[in-house]
Amino acid sequence: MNLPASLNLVEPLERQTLGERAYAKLADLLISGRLAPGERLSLRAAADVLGVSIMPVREAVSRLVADKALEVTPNRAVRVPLMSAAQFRDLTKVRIAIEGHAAAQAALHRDKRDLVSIARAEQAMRAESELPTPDLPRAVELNKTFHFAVYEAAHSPILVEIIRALWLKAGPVINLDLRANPDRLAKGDAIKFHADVRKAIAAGDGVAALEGIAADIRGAADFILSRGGLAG
Amino acid sequence: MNLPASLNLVEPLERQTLGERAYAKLADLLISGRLAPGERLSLRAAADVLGVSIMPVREAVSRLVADKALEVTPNRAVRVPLMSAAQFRDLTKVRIAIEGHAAAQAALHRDKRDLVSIARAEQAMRAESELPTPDLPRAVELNKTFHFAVYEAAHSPILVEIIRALWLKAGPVINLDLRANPDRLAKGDAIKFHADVRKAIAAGDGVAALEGIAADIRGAADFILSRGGLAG
DNA sequence: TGCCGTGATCTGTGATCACAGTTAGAGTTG
DNA sequence: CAACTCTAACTGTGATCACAGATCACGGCA
Repeated sequence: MNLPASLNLVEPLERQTLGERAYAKLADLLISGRLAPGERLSLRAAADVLGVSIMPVREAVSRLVADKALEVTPNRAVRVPLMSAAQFRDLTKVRIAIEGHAAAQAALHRDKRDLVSIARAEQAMRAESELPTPDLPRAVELNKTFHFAVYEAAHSPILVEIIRALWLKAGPVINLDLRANPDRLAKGDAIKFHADVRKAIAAGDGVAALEGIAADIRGAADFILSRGGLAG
Repeated sequence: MNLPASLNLVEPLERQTLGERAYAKLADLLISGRLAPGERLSLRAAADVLGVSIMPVREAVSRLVADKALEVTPNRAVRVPLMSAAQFRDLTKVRIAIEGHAAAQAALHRDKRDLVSIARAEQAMRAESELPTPDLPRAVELNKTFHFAVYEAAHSPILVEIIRALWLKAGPVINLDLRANPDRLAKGDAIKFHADVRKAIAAGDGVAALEGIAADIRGAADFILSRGGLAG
């Protein structure tokens, strides 16, 4: 095998199946809260929108059902699960435990590049939220970017994957709400907690990083619960 | 709606799709370590064995791929992922953090019924392991029963689900090894740790429960790592 | 006017077919 | 006898069809 040296640099192009792309699309809709709890999803309709047959959609949906990010009711209908207040509290507790742990690990294991991407993500979100009329969908996206910059800094792929699955469940509840209520963003709590987290991680203070993330998650959750819009 | 009173007792019969049954079968094979890392799995062959078409198998496999309990290589082959020592260490760290947390929560929130099922599971596994020639597959199953009796006592469905996904990944490595090496079971470490965990949970001592689970997980992991059979 | 049966239309599930890409092994060549 | 080539069988992916069950709106009966 004699190849031109330049070919050594090419990385094998990742083949993405239609199923994976459909999964990515649907997962994004869920995390960003554009699919509301209780909303139904038709395989055929989704396939039409995506311009493919229902097969790739079936695969994507069956993955999301496995993650409990979607559910198929006994009546054969796929929908975003309705979450009771009790379930939401459970989810919030688990998120605080796991995402807090990840933040603490990040404070212990972060390297320079992590600090850069965390700082950049924090700055981007603060800039957006301080605009006179922030773009809410964009703010949701930037919030996600910041959090995952933190979690990536823990250097534990498995942990990140678990947290991604948690966000898939929490997204419809949390981000749907945020889209509808700019107030929470304007209040600026998240911005403050994010700054605390960034400083703690930079300082290598695991406990403070954990507490910052916990406060951020708990703040959003309390806000949702206080509005009382969840199922019985 | 006037119905005979006796009809009030009937519970809606759960419909289980073939896909779900296929998933359960394959997941069991993985958790119990009957599918070894690197082993390939053909959709059509599996479908033949299960006596169905490949469609239900496809759904089951795509779920397991989403969980990273299986992977499909760039060459279009489904197999149990090979785990490097580094990945296994990461998995072990995450398991200790999350399963330890669950055990601690169990110590704080357990009720009487939890204590009964934990005690029963512990007793069953000790009995099996103290036999002159323990049935290893059965011991693997009883070990799983004990651990999940503990985790269920945390009363957090989401946490249990996350741990189940972790076991799906760890099963092939840990339990394949245990099947091949009775030594570890004979050594009796697990039995001792299980007793510690049970006592800690009964006493409501979260820290001790966490440490017991951590010791159990770490003990098995160290054993595996010392044998050096993992991929580079 | 209120209720119930009924059928058209939709749902997800499962099977089957088609296809491009891979693998393995037999056959051939040096 | 080793290495190469080519082909036949097999891989997962995607599309299409078939089907049982659920939904909902329309129409007829009380």
